[in-house]
Amino acid sequence: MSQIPLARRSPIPPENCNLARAIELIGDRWTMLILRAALYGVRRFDDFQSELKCPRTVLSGRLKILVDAGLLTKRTYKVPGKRARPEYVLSAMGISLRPILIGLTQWGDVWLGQGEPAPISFTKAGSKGAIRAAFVDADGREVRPDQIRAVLRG
Amino acid sequence: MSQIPLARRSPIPPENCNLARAIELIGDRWTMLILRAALYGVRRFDDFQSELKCPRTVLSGRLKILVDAGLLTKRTYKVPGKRARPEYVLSAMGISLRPILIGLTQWGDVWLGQGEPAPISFTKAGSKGAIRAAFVDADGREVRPDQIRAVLRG
DNA sequence: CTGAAAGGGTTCGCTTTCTAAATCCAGAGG
DNA sequence: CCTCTGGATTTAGAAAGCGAACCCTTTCAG
Repeated sequence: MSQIPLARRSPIPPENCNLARAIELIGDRWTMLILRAALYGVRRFDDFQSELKCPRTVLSGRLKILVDAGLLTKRTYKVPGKRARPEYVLSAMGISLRPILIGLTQWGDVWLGQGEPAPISFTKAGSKGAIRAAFVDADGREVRPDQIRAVLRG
Repeated sequence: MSQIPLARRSPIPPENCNLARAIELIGDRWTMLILRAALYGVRRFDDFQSELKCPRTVLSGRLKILVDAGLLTKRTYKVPGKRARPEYVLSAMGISLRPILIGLTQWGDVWLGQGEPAPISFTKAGSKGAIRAAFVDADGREVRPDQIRAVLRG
């Protein structure tokens, strides 16, 4: 359980850090719950609302932020015989968050699962064994956590 | 860019979902920024405060939550000639979030980097090429995002 | 031709949380 | 005993969250 060495400050000032920027953008309870639902296929305002049980004001505000940031695309759908309505679908930018949220799911399974088996697991298409979040080198081979080194630019 | 099929609700009710639980716990701007700093080695109250520039009330509240949840361990350190003081170090539970935050860093590098090269990158100890967050099967071989399948229990 | 329904919001007050600044507190050094 | 320092709590005003009610448009039912 290698310990992280003491530092008085982070090596990158937060205002210049892409992790900090990502946190400013999506590091919010409702925003993350919206993305969770969206990755499960939810697209419509009322579906988000009944899934999240959040105030409609908050929902419409967060959807606007996510559309402006490019994570969601607002487009129109039409069920025949019904009027056209907007729906919010994940863009490539949004979909690329999927591995992170799956990783967080598995972290939750381990630490917050209250002893129960995970209600959802992930496999490779066509095979059976579970997959997990990890690091790989350029050749797609796993790198163990203790072998990871951070390199600052410059 | 395979699209996620439409769903009216998520397959797992949020109150029973470990991802939703993880989001409730750490899905908060300041909480995530604290974890970011902690993963860079910050441990002390005033260091967190000058790193984050957040109100001290918020900081002490969030630290309490993280200690209670088991992500941080509060212990005492003592510099000779100074009085003993508490420091907040990551537990195994906290350290195991590292792959997720590194993954989020790399997501931010791609989508929020404003065209500049990433200020921090990650390599395997002893080699040069960059590593990246990904999924692997039981044998440590990479599984591409489009090959990931979710399996519900029961 | 009305009337109601459904989806997607906005408006309105109230409560909670955030924030900044000031204050407190304990122990070490002078 | 006085001050300094790190780790907080208190306080009061600003911002955000919240639930309920309302609005708007189209479509279907009578």
